[in-house]
Amino acid sequence: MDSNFYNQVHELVRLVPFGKVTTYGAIANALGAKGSARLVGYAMNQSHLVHPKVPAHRVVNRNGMLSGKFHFEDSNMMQSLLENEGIVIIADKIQNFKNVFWDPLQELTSI
DNA sequence: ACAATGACCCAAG
DNA sequence: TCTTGGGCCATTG
Repeated sequence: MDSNFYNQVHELVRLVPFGKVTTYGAIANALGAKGSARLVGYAMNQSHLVHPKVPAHRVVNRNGMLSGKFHFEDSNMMQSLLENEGIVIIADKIQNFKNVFWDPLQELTSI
């Protein structure tokens, strides 16, 4: 969309490397919209409408829980995609979350 | 311009 | 550890 905020969220999510995940709050923080984690989630709702497509399955909440899996075409697709990247998920929660967590701030400071 | 929405986060019980 | 309630703020109708 024209909205800068959504666009920034989408671009940032696209930067998430294979086999890694990030959180809504981390994205919001990286964009300077610190308390607006909800807006990140809201932006993800539009993620399937933008191009190129956004790897929304690599974005979870701060607990590592697949909170957005019901927004996919199939409820089990999000978990399948993550498992395909080597991420272990049990009871909709990412195991060893710290190990697979990717902080978007690292990418921003890298620029 | 106002009210409602939400793929979140934090604190308290 | 799990559940509840309030706050947050851009987007949408």
